[in-house]
Amino acid sequence: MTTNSGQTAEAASVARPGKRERLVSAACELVHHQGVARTTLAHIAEAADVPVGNVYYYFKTKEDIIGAVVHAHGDRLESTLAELERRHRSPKARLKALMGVLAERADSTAQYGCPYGTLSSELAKQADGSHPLAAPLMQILLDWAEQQFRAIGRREAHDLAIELVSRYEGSAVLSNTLGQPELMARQARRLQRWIDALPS
Amino acid sequence: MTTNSGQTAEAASVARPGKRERLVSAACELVHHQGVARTTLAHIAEAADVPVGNVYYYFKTKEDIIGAVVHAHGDRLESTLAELERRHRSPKARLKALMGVLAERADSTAQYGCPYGTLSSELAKQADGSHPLAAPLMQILLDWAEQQFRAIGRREAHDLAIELVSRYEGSAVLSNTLGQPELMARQARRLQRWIDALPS
DNA sequence: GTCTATAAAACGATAGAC
DNA sequence: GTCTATCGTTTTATAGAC
Repeated sequence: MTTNSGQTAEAASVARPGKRERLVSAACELVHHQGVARTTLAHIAEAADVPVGNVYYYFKTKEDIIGAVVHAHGDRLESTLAELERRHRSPKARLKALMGVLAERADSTAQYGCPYGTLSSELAKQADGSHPLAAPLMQILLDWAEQQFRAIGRREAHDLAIELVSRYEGSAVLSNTLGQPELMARQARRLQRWIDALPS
Repeated sequence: MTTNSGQTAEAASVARPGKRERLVSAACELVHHQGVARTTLAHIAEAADVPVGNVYYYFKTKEDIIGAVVHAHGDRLESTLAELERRHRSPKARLKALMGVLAERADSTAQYGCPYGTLSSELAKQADGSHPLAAPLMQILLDWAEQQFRAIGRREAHDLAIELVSRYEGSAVLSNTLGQPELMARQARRLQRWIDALPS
């Protein structure tokens, strides 16, 4: 959004995404797999097939790229949640479907952790005074869950949303630490039963 | 344990802990606050009041110091759990007391995250093929909780232990990400009520 | 707009005097 | 055992040619 050429009409011969998009996409994956600290600009540039020095034409600093990564995650998460709303009418079905989506990523989560959680945790340790750059990411998930619980008719929708997201994030930490994908999948199923058993 | 002089009889004038202990202690705090990647050997040495180059007399590599940090956390956690067992007879009281201990650290957790969880998450991203160096740390907590749930007479003690630790770790991630100590404290109280309500 | 070459700083680790 | 000085590498970032 800050600096980009006219990407409206595809100019290149191959229909490959623009360099900026390729950089952000590569950064998303590398940051998820290696963490922010271990991901160098050289890695990102190589993965995106862009010359190293050229990265600074699109992003002024490494922090800017990480910001773009957070933003991209936010967009993807919002579109995922929007699709869940289209696909399922009842709030319970939507929440259970969300658990299903997260369970599908059990293998990736066991290997690299939750993309939002690990990113948030790492960014929270950066430059003490800094703002929690990744907080909005977690807030999207919390707000959506709270909205569903409220639609069920629960007064403590806020607490329930925190409990749901907590249990998911905690399962991701454990699953990742112990290297056990089944742990995440199993907890997701327990959460689905928990949602089912909620008095509506 | 690897390399140390005769620390049995205090030789120094002031009764200050040995250099190795000071280094590990400083590393524990700095790693918790800044993460492994951002904590440099220079930081650790300065905080421990030990000359930079001298660190390598006590630890062959930075990875070795992190290993010592994990080990120190493990020792401290085990002694905390042992004290909980001495102080409380019933398993439910022990589990609730553990939640109390964790709730007391809400401020620190909101600022820096759970010491075990954030360390585990960061180490899980290091050198893909490497073993989960911090897994034993989480396992200590899981095993102890499972033991308590089994003493209550619950068959699904394993699942309950995972749920308990998951909810704690998840609350820590959220509390840290959003910068809200009350979130952690509130979830700890919810967990205490959950333990109370368990059929025994 | 795109890319190469390189500056500048930070960090882990070592050599060797005391 | 203790400490200083420093090497070699990595990494962010910039200058400037095309």
